[in-house]
Formats: sequence, structure tokens, C-alpha cells
Amino acid sequence: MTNATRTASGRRRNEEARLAILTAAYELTAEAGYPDLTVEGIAARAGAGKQTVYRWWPTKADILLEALALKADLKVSTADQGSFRAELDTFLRDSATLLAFPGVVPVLRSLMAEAQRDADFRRRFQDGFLTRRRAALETIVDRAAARGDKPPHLTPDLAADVVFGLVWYRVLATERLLEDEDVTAIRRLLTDRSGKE
Amino acid sequence: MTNATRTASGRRRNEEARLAILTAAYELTAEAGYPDLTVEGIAARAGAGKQTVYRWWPTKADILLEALALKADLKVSTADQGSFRAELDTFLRDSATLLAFPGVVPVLRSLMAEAQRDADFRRRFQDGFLTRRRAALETIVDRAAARGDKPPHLTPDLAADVVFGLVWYRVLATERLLEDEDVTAIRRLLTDRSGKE
DNA sequence: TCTTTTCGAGACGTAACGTCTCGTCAAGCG
DNA sequence: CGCTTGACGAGACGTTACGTCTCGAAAAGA
Repeated sequence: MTNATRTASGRRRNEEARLAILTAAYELTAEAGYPDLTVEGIAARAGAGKQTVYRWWPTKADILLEALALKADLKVSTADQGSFRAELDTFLRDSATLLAFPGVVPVLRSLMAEAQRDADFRRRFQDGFLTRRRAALETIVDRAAARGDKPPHLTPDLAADVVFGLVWYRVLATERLLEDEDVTAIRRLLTDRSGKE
Repeated sequence: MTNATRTASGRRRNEEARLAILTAAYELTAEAGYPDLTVEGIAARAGAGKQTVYRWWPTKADILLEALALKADLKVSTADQGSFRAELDTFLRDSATLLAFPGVVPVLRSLMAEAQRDADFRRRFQDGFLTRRRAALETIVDRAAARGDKPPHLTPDLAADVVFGLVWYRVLATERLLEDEDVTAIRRLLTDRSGKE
């Protein structure tokens, strides 16, 4: 986003305006909801012109996507802890904490909803968020495999489908948050031996 | 939907118009996508007046919800087959078949997207679809429990979260369909003993 | 027959869209 | 230093679909 290549002279982009727009969009979504989020409203709260918004972002949703990355205390740890079980547990708990952060759930809902309507944004959302999250979990599973710690039949793809499937389903289709017992249940499901067939 | 209580006299509801509207909405969504789906377009294709649409459905999404129930070859079997493994396998394969039916995926995406924007429709979607699907899977898990066939630690809620989580995540966040190997993987994950802890 | 309710059709005001045109203001180039 | 380039805030503009409303006709019970 926000093209990097700069060829010639001219006035530079106003970083304050950029941040004002990002926070305005994030806050308005948390307060009033995505349907009432308008480009005109964002520009007004940010004290910016409409053209300034359209110059840098193709869509409201792209603003929120960048705003989410900004809030990116997306610090979901994938550090080596010696065991698959411990790392998966931490990953899930960090994810639960992230979801509990004010405004994150409404923004995630809005982004996924918009990805269903706009095929172009769908691609940007996948590249800029979804696949990055998968990759994070993948490193954990791969390390477990290298360590000989990985349950048989568990592929990185399956782990990602199950973990993110459950998290997104909870966010989109229910009102239930991710509790400690949920973390325990899903961790046990993925780590317990499943040797027979 | 389509209020049932009837008090007095007057002209009766036109069933042909109802079906024409449902199929028009379903087809338009499959063809052009939800964003280009307009009430005016639905009415035009169905040969109906706009007011006729607004009289019976509060929202475009409610039309699709009813249209989906109409296509309700939603025949995902929950019949007793003697073993949890066999029933879960059938449930998943039936679900995969349903998703492969033309138009179902775009409609599901549209419904879930709309549920994120409209809190009122969200409730109707949950009551009219999501919880019904959960209930279907729940009967399988409950029967397994009664049979002594159920893996320890597997609750109906966890099973539903994992199964529907994976299915919805695939539909909403990826382009991958539900293949045979996916069915096998998820079935194995849920049926294999996880005895220790 | 009279009343009630639905029907198709379309006019109406409203709201946000995305494009555009202003005049102004910064930053690099010669 | 002065010219050129591009971003800035502000807002006008035509477009589109919204949801409401009104119309005359048609059906069905009382």
C-alpha cells in the first residue's frame, strides 16, 4: 500500500494526515460500525479532504487493513520454547489477547465482510493479512517437525485451517470469545497423539 | 420470515411471485455477485414491483437466506450408521457436496458478509441457519456419546467449532474447496483417541 | 357488493459514492 | 531564488440505489 517509488519533486506526503485518517477510520468503525463508515466521515474527522483519502487508498477497507497493521501489537509470538505444545499454547493465548483489544473484533469482521464483496480487496486482504497469519503458525509446526515433536498426520496447512477456522468462526458467527478452556481444548486436539488409523 | 398469522380477508399472497423473487435473487447473486444485487434488479427480473419485495423481506440478505433454504437440498445426513466415524465422514462429505452446488458458495459468502454489517440480520442468520447446522452435528456427537463411541474431551460444541470453523474459513478466506483428503484429515483429527492428559 | 389486502409500476427525496476542480502550500531543481 | 511538481483541504458535481409512498387494478373473504 501507499506506493513507495518516488520519481520527481513536489510536495511530500503528509504523515500526520495519514495517521489521522487511519485512526479516524479505526475509531469510527469501533464506535458506529462499518456500515456507517463513510469516506466523507473519515475525511471530516481526520480534518482531511476527500481527495486525500482517495489518493492513497482505493477503499475504506484498505484504510482499516492498514490501521489494523498499525495497531499491530499483532505481537503473536512464535518464539522457540522447546516444545510444540508450549508454542501452540502461547500462540493461541496471544491470539485471544489480541481479539480482546478494543475495536479489533469489529474491524476484523468488517475486513472479512468486505473481502466477500470486493474480489480485488479480497486478494489484498489475503496477501496483507491472512497468509501472513498462516505463515506465523506454520513456523511453529515446521519447527516441531524438525524437532520430532509434531503429531503424525498434522500438516501445517491442517493446523492453520483448524486454528484460524475456529478463531474466525467464533468472531464471525458467534458472540463467544476465546476463553482459556477453548485454548486448552484446541491445543489438546492438535497435540495429542493420533497414531492409529 | 413471511409472517404466518392471518387475521382477516383480502387478496392472498402470490406464491409465484415469491418463488420468482427467490430464484431471481439467488441467480443474480451467483451471476453478478452480491454487491451488484439490488432490490430493483431483483424485482425487475422477477417481474414484480419493488413494494412487493419490501412487503415480505426486510433485506436483500433475507431473500437469499430463504432462497438457500429453498435450494435446501441442504440434505446433509445425520442418520444413524452405527459408528461416530462413519456418520462424521458422511456429514463432511455431504457438506462438501453441498458447497460444490452452483451458487451455494457465493450465497454463503454474501450471507456471512451481511451478518457482519447488520446486527438484526446477524440474529436471523444465526437462528435460521447457523445454529441449525450446529444442531445437526450435535445429534451425531450426542449419539456417539450415548453409544460409548465418542472420543474423550470431545464436546458437541468443540466438534461444531472445529468442523464449521474449517468449512467457513475455507469458504470465506481461501479458494480451496473441501476435498476428500480434507474430509479424511478432519475426521481423523476428531475421531482418533486422545486419551492422555 | 363492499372491504381488505396484495399486486405491478414507478415517482420521490435522501445519502454516499467516486470524480473533478479550485486555490494553497511544500519540496526539489536549475 | 524562482519555477515546476505534486499533495493539501474544501467542496461542487452527476450517478446510483436506497426505502417510502402513491396509484389503479385484481383477488378473496364477509
